[in-house]
Amino acid sequence: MQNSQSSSKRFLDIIGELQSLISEQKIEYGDRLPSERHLAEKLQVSRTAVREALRSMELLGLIETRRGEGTFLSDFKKHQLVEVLSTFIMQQARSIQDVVETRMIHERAAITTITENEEFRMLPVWVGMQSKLIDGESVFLREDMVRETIVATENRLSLKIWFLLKQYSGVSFDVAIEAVEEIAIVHELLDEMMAGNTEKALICYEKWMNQVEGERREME
Amino acid sequence: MQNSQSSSKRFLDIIGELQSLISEQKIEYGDRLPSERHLAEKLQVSRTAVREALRSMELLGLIETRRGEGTFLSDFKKHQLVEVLSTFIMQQARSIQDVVETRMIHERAAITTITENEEFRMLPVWVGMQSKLIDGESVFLREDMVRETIVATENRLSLKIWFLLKQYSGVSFDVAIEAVEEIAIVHELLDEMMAGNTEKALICYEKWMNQVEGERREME
DNA sequence: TATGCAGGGTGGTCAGACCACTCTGCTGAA
DNA sequence: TTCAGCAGAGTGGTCTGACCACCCTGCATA
Repeated sequence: MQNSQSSSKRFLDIIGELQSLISEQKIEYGDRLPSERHLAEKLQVSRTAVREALRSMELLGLIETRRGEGTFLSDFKKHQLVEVLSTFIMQQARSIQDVVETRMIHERAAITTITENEEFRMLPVWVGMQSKLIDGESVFLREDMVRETIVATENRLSLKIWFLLKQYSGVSFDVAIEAVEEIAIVHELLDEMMAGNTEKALICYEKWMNQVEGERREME
Repeated sequence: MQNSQSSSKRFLDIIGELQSLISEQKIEYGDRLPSERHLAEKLQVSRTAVREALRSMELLGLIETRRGEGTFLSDFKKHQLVEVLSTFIMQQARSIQDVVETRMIHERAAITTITENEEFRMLPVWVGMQSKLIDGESVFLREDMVRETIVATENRLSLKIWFLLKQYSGVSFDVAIEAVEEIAIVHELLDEMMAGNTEKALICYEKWMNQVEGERREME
């Protein structure tokens, strides 16, 4: 229990013990963990040390704490990891250009994935979007279009990253697709996607983004 | 300063304030942060609270602490994070799959960018890698190949994200390219890249990754 | 001049206290 | 009997002050 081997950090040990505890007692997502005081006693350390370990895990989104109630094992899907890291990464990102380019990497990848997979191509979403685009009744945002594309690929991590990049890229995505030309481009993009023409779909996408980018420059 | 708005967690606020401090005072990687006691006084919170925030950041590998010396801002290369998270993530097959797929998104994008841009294609790195590959004298790791590709695109953000994903994807990338078949594939990949054949280059890449993945499965 | 020691600063850990909050079960009034 | 309301126990959130182990530096001594 002592730090005989020096190097190992106490709070890391505690995290390890918590992991064992969780698997031993078969604690599942949503279940409650023993209270901080009980854990401290059980692991023979102070409550302070337990808390440091728990806070670390909380930052990662591995657990969730509710005052007055307790500590709960939470679903990994809600991990804050990506958010936290993004702040630091963004600080280092030289230019906004990198952010935009990286965002587009994820968008192109999503389009490609869908176009090259018949199951994804046949999803009813695409047709639904096209009619929404045309009828002009409901509002249809740019980011709706892109988001749905990434959602369809079922890659949650990519979606998460995209969402963050979107916020940093300074492009106005929460804008309705209204202009006739823009509707035409997006409509065609959907057509090509459903037809499975990866190259053409990507060309449409590029055309669309160029237009959006041009718009942004005018704003300045 | 009080938790007037309730919801926000104290230690998250502190992490935020630390981030501000770091950017304001232009603390760079390797530099020392103010001591825990000073931070506590500066932020008007207890040392306990500061420590909880610092331990969280340490788990993420954002900082490094050395007893008797201080706390240092570090590059996220050494994160215990990976081990901790992997234990939790690995149980969710979907998650690890997302990580791998997202990593490959960045890799494919880099290959495409280079192949489609003459300036990048003509870089001397590629030929240099090929000879390194053949002469067999110097060690040439898998991750060297991929990393150089992304480095060449000059997108630092993508590189940073890739770096993180690499470590979570559970693929052995720090392995030398030695097998005859593997050398052949990578060599061909470089050929196609330099020739500007995007499609063929991507096919080579896919072949390579399939092989690597197959290897990983055998290990289990 | 060179050695060695003491002191101050740092992170690491702990015990104990209080606060704010949630839940539960008991009590007393309708 | 029923139900509203309150008290208490349990939980996380925060703080204080203390001590330890360790590192560095500068001063005093050999």
